[in-house]
Amino acid sequence: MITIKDMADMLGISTTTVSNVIHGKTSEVSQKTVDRVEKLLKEYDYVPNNSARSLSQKCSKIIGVSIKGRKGQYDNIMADPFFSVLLGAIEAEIRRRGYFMMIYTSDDIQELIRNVLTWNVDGLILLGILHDDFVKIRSRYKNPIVLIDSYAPRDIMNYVNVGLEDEKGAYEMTLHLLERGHRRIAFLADNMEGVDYTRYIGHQRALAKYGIKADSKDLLIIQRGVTEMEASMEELYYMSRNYTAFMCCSDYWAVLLMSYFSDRGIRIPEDLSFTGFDDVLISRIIRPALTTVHQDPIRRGELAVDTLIKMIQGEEIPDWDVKLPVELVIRDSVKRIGSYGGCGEDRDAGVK
Amino acid sequence: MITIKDMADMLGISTTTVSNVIHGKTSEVSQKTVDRVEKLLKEYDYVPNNSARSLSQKCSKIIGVSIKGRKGQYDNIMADPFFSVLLGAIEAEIRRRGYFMMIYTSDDIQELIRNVLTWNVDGLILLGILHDDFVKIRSRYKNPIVLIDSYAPRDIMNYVNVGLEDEKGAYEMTLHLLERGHRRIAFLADNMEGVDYTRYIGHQRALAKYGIKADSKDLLIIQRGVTEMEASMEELYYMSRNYTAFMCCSDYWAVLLMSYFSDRGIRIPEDLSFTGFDDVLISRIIRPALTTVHQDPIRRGELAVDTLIKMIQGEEIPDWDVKLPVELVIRDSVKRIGSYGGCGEDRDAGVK
DNA sequence: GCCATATCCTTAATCGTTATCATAAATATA
DNA sequence: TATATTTATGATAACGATTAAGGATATGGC
Repeated sequence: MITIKDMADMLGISTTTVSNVIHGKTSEVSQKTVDRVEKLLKEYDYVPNNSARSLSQKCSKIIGVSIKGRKGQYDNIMADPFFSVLLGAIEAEIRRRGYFMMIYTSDDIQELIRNVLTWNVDGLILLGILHDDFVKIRSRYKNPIVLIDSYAPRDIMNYVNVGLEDEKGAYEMTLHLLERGHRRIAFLADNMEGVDYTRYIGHQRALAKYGIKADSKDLLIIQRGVTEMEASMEELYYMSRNYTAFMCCSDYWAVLLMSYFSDRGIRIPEDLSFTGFDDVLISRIIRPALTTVHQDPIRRGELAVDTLIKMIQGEEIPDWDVKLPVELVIRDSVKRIGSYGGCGEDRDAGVK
Repeated sequence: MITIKDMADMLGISTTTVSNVIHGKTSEVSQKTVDRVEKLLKEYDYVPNNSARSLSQKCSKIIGVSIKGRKGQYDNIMADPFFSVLLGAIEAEIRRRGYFMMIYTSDDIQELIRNVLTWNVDGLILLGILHDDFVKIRSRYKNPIVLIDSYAPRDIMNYVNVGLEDEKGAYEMTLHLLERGHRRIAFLADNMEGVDYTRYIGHQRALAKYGIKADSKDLLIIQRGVTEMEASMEELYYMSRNYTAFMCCSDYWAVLLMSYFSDRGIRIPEDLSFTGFDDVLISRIIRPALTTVHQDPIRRGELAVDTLIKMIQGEEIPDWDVKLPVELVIRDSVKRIGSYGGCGEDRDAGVK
């Protein structure tokens, strides 16, 4: 590997001059020297040593991306197509902007912090991080942070939330279920710390519109991990007789549960209706096609990276809590029940 | 951020001593000093600066992972669940072993090479790389490389292929189709450079066993990219009338095509049978459940990382071309046709 | 009391880059 | 002509860690 010093020696000039040419500070260098240096750069296809650059400049050009990890064959976090597509979009945008991406899927927050500090990562994107963990990271790591699918208090500095109209999405979905006559609806969440909390608020608001008071026993939390997940599904199977609809906080869980349930003889949507959240590819492929809330993971990933880079470059971000639009996508997984009229008009029009 | 020098100054000792304690070379340091240093390390939660370490040691502890990129909403490479699960396994193993992962999904090989060189990446895992690109990388990058789902000539140095029994898998799958009476089988590949080539060989061998000569017009290549993909599917739809079975080189494509085709009124498997490769989660969830070739992406990812780290540490790798086992998984996407007996026994027994 | 040998620790160089400041030459200004 | 200003370039010191080589001090043997 050729270095700046090698080239400086070859041309009989100083490293400073070579460095200036590389960084386009050509106003300080004579045209003749610029040409000579550039010729050499091409000839040897010079590639800078980023460890040295990073050490000297105190910025690494690395963006760290963290996802809460899940372990096991089919419960690897990457198996959730929403996360994997989002991650792909983030990676592409980071690269396009001349940065590098390091990724962590660990549950061990101390390890994450050490990794981030050891590389002096310029900025962090945290997907679905728990509140306590976020606070821990913030206390040690001072560079900009962008949150996706989390919920954090406003008084923490130097972070931006690239979120979704979660409340609205859940509100409209619940309304849709109510309009189709469902009254016994289970709300299935991953945990109550992140977006699922906001979605539950929307859910409650829709119920309230129909004069129904949300009952905490209808709020079901799915357990993670391979064995826990199996047990969780079994339990949900037995509870399902109490409901006419399962409203899931992700397509991933909706699809898994639909498959598990129909293998056990439950007909969907005749016996039990299902809804999801995210609108991933599978949801339009499975039968019945899943009624869900659409979001655009590509746009979201790009916006997250764009915002983070702006923050790294010291720009002021006016909106610290972006809410990207969502859209109800009505397909075939929700049955019409009885002759409930509900609050009026059927809202299906114009959606596919 | 506290540095080794800071701590050395605080204790009135040299940086070397601090460094020795950190690296467990305690035989050279008195117990008293060790204790004093360790107390300080804890107190300030010292985290080493990896740029400095990397610069000085000439090894970065970074493993680069590259996947050929695909662009677009649903054709992002990460949307293929096989890749995303494999990637998750690779990341987890890299982290577990104390390394760091950098990921590239670019098609631009020159950019990949520059990224790898600029960080002085210790080793590289290349997923599904084309042959020419591999040669280009090899010519500039001298550290160990592990290949997954590629096919490379033996005379290239310092690389290992962590492959699959691709030939066998395709052979058995084709045999299965033949035994169920299929004679007009289309073979759908992504390209003919990687594993799909090997699979095609297995396909041919099975056909030959039945006295059938493979016809190159039955070898269909799927075009990538959002618009190309749509056109490609449309074309395949019209060609499908010539076949009784579509044998796909990935579950991803099989699932997409099945959905596309059944939306257009083709009944599966009554009108057209389908088979896949990989056995991803969706394949057992969709209906009809997909007959496919099972592989274990977690084990494969772990083995790839393990092998690469062994190479980085200078170990000799006895087997430069590992072939992990595959297994035929017979589900419901292949119809039995007519009364062909074929070569004899039905091979379905004992598989689920 | 002297030397050999561990034991423990330090000095100083190195990695490749960037940044600061100084210097020399060329040009402009008075 | 003397002085100020611009332009082009170089010397040197960081940045934070590792490491080879070597210097003190303590211990033990005779």
